[in-house]
Amino acid sequence: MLLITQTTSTNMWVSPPHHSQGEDSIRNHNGFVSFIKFSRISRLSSNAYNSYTTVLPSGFSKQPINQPIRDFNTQIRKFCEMGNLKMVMDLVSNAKKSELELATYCSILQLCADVKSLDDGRKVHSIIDSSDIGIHNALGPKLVFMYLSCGDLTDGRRIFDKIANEKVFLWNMLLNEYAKIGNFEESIILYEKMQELGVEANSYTFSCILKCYAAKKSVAQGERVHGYLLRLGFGSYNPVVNSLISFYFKCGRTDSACKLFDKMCDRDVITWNSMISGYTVNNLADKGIEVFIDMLTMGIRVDLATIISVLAACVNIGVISLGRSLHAYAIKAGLNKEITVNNILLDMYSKCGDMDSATQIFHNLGERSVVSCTSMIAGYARDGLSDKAIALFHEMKMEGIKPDIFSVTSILHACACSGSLENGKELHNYIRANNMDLNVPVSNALMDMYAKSGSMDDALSIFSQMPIKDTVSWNTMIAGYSKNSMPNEAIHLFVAMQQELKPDIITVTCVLPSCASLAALDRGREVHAHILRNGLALDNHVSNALVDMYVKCGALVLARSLFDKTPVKNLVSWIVMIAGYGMHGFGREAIAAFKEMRKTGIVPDEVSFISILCACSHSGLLHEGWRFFDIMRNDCKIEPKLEHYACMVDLLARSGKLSKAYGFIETMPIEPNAAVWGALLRGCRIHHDIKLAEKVAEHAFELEPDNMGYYVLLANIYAEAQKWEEVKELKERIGRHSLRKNPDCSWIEVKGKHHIFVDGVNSYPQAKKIDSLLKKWSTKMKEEGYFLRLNYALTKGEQMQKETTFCGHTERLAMAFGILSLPPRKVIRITKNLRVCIDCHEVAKYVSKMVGREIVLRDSNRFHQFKNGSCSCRGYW
DNA sequence: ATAGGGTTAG
Repeated sequence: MLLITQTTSTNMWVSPPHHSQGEDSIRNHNGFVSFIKFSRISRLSSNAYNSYTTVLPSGFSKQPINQPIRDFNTQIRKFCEMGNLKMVMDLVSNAKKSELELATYCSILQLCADVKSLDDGRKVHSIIDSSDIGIHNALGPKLVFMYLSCGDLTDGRRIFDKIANEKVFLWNMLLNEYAKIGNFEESIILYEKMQELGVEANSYTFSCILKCYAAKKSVAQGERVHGYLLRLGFGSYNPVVNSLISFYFKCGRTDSACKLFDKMCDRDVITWNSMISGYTVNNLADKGIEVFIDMLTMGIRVDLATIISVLAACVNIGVISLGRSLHAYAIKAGLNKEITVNNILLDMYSKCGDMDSATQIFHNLGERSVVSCTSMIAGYARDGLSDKAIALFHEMKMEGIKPDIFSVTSILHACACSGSLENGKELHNYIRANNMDLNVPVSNALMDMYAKSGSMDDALSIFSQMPIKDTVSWNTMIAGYSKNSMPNEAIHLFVAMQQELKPDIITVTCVLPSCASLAALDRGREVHAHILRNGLALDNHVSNALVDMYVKCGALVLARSLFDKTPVKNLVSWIVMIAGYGMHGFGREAIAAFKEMRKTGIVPDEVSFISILCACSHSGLLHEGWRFFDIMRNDCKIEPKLEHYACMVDLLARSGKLSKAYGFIETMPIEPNAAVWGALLRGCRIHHDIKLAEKVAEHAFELEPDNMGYYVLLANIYAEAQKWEEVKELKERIGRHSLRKNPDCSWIEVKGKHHIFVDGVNSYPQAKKIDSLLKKWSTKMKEEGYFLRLNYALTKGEQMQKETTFCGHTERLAMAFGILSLPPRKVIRITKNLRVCIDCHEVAKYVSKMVGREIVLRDSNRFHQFKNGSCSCRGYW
């Protein structure tokens, strides 16, 4: 009775724990307790009764005006109690709208919610809408409840916003639904709105809002909730304190979590379990296992979640032995029939690489759940067995197991790995049809699938339609653009992201290759600054990507000093540095680095040999190249690939050993590709061997008939030998193919902005100034006796110029633009999409001397550093 | 009627 009197006090509903129990007790006084406890149908009846009694004026129900209508409503409610929705719907659809009472609608909606029948719920809603009963009564909240229970958050919210709401229950439910789909922001906004409106939060609210703040890593806000709930007296109510513990763990505040745990006097099994899983997510799984041992020694009841948490700890440490003993423990404890235990055991084995044990558990399962199937699918996907994953997905659907967001993301991952766009698109339809596309991880997985299948347009359309994006969403798009050679888009998105979210380790490692590919040094420096500000530099992937970026932006010294600071150098770190030296023409340094790497005990792989052989070829180190080729084959037992052969052919051909190179190609155990022949063809150009060039070129043409580069090369070889008739014939031959060549373009970064010069586009910034500067150079160069092949070609015929060299000379425009725009003494850094043209190379040499500036040009093959009239490539390009 | 720990995903 004390409880009843308390109901008059407004404070009563916020002071736990007695309160939640109090609510039940009050209902118990209504005499429903035994029904509530024992049957779902009784629960339905109690709900119907509650609505019925609350809405009708007292006395009204006992004096029906119209007996048939009364009986009709009673009949429908009877079927509701029995859970016979089909019968209910039949009666409803045959009824006149005016015959249905409020309480009847409430019962039907409750039943729809209970059996999660959205279709019927919608039908009832439309009947309500077309009647004049209105929703500004008990029906409004009931409708919201129905929609939310049936998983239709959109419609639930729409009605929620229409009706006045001071009932905390509905707010909590809405908060939870948003949290479930990962829209924590909306939950937080709703929570703030609750406070504005004076809707007082209860323990349910706090549990949910703490989960949201944990997900957003909003430590300060969570701490504020902590203070608030203490003031309201929830400080020793287990559901709330347990929520606080997991909040602190999820935010990485292990200390705060432990402090709460230590102070608790009435820990329950959930508290203990929270400690074990909390330690695990903070990569302190060993401490979690200690907690488990404490539990055992203190004789605390262990439950299913405990075993599962400890197994998760095992997965985290990767100690399969401990997992196996827990497996044995679970069998002894009779828990091996529990599907959840089997699921995590299955997952543990699959994550620890023991797919056989995983499969064995899977096949011995009495009953498969969506989780078991998903674990297997994920395991198959991890092993690259996409077909098996997809087959299992269809199999589970056939078995009647409804895929959830986890299975859908897993299977999308499998599609992404195998690039099976068709399966992926089919899944996309399934996801739309099942309203899963509001879920953030699902959308992320979809974007990833499209990105990995090369369809960035589809990925973008999902991305731009996502109301909520998390870090993974942005990272997926940025990575997609980077990997699909759309560096501008990647960088653009990286910039946009910073308005919304903080880039993490993944973001920076994804965007750095884009900076590298554009040679966007200023942008790369900004990313570097972000890395330093946020302490991301210690990560190995990050530091390797940074070194690579600086290398490819031409800042080799900076790259080396960063490389030296990398605390743990792995194989990739070394490869980046060796390749870096190589493309800058520092063959000796590359070799030194290679030796250094071997001294540290790192075993080179085939990629490291590509980088060292390329380094040798860029520096013309023939003997050294051969030595590495032998080491690779004989010492490291690595079978050479096409890339290795191409390097060797390049080395031989450049040094004039053309016939040896030809013989080398003929004895290759694998079929040579166009690149291998192309290397020899370039050698033929250097050494003016037209006869061999013609023979070699035919191989290249045959293997890559659409590649313009090889025709251009041969045309230039003819032009340089003044064989104009052959040039003409070749031109005719080219004309028969419908070849499209990448337009020649060069770009330069000035104050963080890219200025691009494209062949054939005659409008560019400062055009007049650039043209007159180029003219000035040309005159002066002639005076000083520079010999330009371009001019030579021109004397034979005005029209020959472009057709023979096939160069738009855009690098020359960029060079002039740089000198006009950059402050004195600043290095002119130009990037070009094709190989540099011979004449522009000459111009650059000359300009570097004349204006006393250093010019760094990165072409599609390597770096050229022009200084005081000479180039670092020494002709090796 | 909604919540706190545990399995599956990006």
